[in-house]
Amino acid sequence: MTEKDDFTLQDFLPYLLNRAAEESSLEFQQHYKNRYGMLRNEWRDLFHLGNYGRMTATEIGQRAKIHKTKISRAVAKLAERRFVVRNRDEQDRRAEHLELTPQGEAAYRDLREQAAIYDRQLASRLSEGESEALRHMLRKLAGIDQ
Amino acid sequence: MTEKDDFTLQDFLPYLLNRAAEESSLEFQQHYKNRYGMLRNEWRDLFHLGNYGRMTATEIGQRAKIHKTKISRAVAKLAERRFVVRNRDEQDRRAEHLELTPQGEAAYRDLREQAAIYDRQLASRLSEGESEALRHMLRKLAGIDQ
DNA sequence: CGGTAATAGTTGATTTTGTAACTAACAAGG
DNA sequence: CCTTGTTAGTTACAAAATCAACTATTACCG
Repeated sequence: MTEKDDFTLQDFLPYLLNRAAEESSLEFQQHYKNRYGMLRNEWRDLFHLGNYGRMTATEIGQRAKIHKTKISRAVAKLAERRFVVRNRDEQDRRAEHLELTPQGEAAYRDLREQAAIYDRQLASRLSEGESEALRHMLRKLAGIDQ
Repeated sequence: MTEKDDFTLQDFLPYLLNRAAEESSLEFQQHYKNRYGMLRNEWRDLFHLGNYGRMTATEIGQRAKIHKTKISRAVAKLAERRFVVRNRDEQDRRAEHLELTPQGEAAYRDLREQAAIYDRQLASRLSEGESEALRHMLRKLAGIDQ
């Protein structure tokens, strides 16, 4: 039994991933929370709709790996606050196409700008070139095809 | 206004960090959940106590950046299941020193082994050398000094 | 000392999440 | 058609996170 006991908590990838994710989420949430009173799932849905355009709740769920109940509730909030409109599909009346209202678009553009700024700020903590490598690795770990 | 609008959701570091963190957490939780019926915060506290030895709830909170109410409840569970013993500090009777019982130690060693295995498995999705760079970057982003 | 502030940890109320069950609409095979 | 199965989305209930208030103890300072 070779002493391969040099494995420690501070090296554990899930731990480090969670710490980094939590840290950055908390820092960034002030933007959508303070400025628009949104919750994380609302912000995520908004960002997906702004990014990909008109899509259904199920499609958001698949792309973002968010559970459908979270999406259902987040979309309800977004619709209530007139950031999103819902349009029933006339071919398949179970499905609902979601898209941003002008107001939702405005919030999206604003928040995307904040996100870009915050992203640069985060990346600046890393050395040149590292951040692209990081994104690449995270996509692999998250199982994001692309 | 140069079209610097190539910033997209799939590039946003907090998003990628969260996706990767969530993915790995969910995969790993089966170990502490199935084998010991622990919750994430219990596993985290256990891992900290195993890793650093005797410490107080406040110290765990500072190191792990876990809120004290989460720790309080997690430690209560761990103590109840005899994974942890609590010892009041006689100098400062507010504080409580926590440490693993032999049973807690056993669980810790087992789970640490599983963690090491899972960590290698995760790292194997990355190319050689990448994983060390990743850990280094995550520590920087998480604000973990070391 | 005596009073006010600070700290360790717990508890309770509220919000959010997770899980399962549900409704409504469509699909496919007899 | 009509039964059975599947899919989109919602709702209900249980579990967990968050936030504030609380107890007990110690520290600070006039």
